[in-house]
Amino acid sequence: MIRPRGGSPLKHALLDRLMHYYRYVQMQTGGREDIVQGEAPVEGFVSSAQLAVWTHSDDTLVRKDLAAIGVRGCPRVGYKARDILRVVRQTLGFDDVHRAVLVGAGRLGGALASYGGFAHYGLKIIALFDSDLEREGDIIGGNMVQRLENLESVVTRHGVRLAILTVPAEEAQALADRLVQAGIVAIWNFASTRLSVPSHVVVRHELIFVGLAELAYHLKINNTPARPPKP
Amino acid sequence: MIRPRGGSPLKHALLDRLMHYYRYVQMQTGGREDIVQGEAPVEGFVSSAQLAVWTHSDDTLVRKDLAAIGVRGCPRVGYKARDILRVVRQTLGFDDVHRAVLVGAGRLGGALASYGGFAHYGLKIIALFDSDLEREGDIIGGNMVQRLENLESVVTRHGVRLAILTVPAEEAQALADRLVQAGIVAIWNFASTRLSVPSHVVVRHELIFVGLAELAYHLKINNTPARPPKP
DNA sequence: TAGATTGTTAATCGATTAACAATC
DNA sequence: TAGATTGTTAATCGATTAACAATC
Repeated sequence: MIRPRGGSPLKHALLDRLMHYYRYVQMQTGGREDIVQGEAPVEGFVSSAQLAVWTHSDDTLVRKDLAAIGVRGCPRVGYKARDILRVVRQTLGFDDVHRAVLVGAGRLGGALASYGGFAHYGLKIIALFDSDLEREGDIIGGNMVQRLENLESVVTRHGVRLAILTVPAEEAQALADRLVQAGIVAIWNFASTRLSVPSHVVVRHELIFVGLAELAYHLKINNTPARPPKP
Repeated sequence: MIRPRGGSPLKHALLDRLMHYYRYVQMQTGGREDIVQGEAPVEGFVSSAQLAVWTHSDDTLVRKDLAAIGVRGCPRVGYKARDILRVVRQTLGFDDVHRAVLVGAGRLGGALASYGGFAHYGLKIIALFDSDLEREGDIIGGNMVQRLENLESVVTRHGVRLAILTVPAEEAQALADRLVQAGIVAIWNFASTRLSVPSHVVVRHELIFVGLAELAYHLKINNTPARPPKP
């Protein structure tokens, strides 16, 4: 796990829930997904009960979570929407700028590279790489695809700490090794294979097939006719 | 939750772990990601300890999980690789064919539509839809993009039960409603918004930002110089 | 004040882990 | 047999929920 530094690090599940609270408050306050921080004045209050309904959990848990990151509510009215947004952003580091390199500018990589919504969360992709020289020079989301040779020099020169890995599974480990060697400490891994990395590096593995497993299982156990029995 | 039918349904976390066991055994037995079921003869054994190391969990948990889905091991040697693959496939329904429609043939939708690996898990995308008439007629992964008008007729005519939703957040709910109305009972939702659906419909929500939150948090609490302190 | 909500401590529940017997 | 592993019951741990006091 992540080494503590003045209090144990927040758990995965809690980070998940914080993200859901954040999204809900954002929506409630009329915030677009692409809202710029501090642009629209956010007023109003949100109660733990509302957040609990949204996240399909319990209001006590919501209050515990918010207390854990230091959001103070007001008895009788709830939590100030603006407070939730501010403290979650601060806790999760969305106000910092996280420069990232993206390796593997295929379809998925291209989709991520051209997605504008990440800026709101502090993610800024500054360079794209691909082993396919055919793609060299393509411009996606404002960045030009570079050849893999440049990987190390770009990472070290810009002090990049985060990498997005969208390459085929069999290339992933070798590229992860190169990235770590160059100074990367966080990898967002979309390749369907686990990576082994030194302990100071964190890998977030987006294993898309897991979602598929869940849906396939549901379809299997509910293998009923498409239309519900009762008219 | 999902309604039970002869024994309670398997939990989300268990399904996740099963998927990881499956992937590990697949790799160990030299299986490519695109291996066709039954093509390569799968021999050899895998122990619960190996699977525990791979999944960063406990060997007792692995044995419990495998017992839960009915895989029997052999004392002294472990579990037959072929058994694990077979039973997981059967449990998760990978051997059934799940026909799906994909709504939203943008970059992400296109990436999913053209990804060949899903066939191994029983997923077969049979139609693509997009509101943008510019995309009508484009061929992605062997399917032609159709206009949204056709959505209901395709779903009902082919008895499709699974839909992949890769549209902007603000369009997602309206499309989910149409899909459910047409007979869809499982939705793989890549839009960054929760969907409200009747209880007989299951939604798997791929909230990509959650992964980002975790990485951003890690970068924040480990805001140290890129190179480790000790040489 | 009365009422609605937060904040916090105690109880419960379930998942994980430990211990050890069973098996080949 | 001895040894390595599975299988299963009991213990532990942590997360969730319940209860209720505190607050405005």
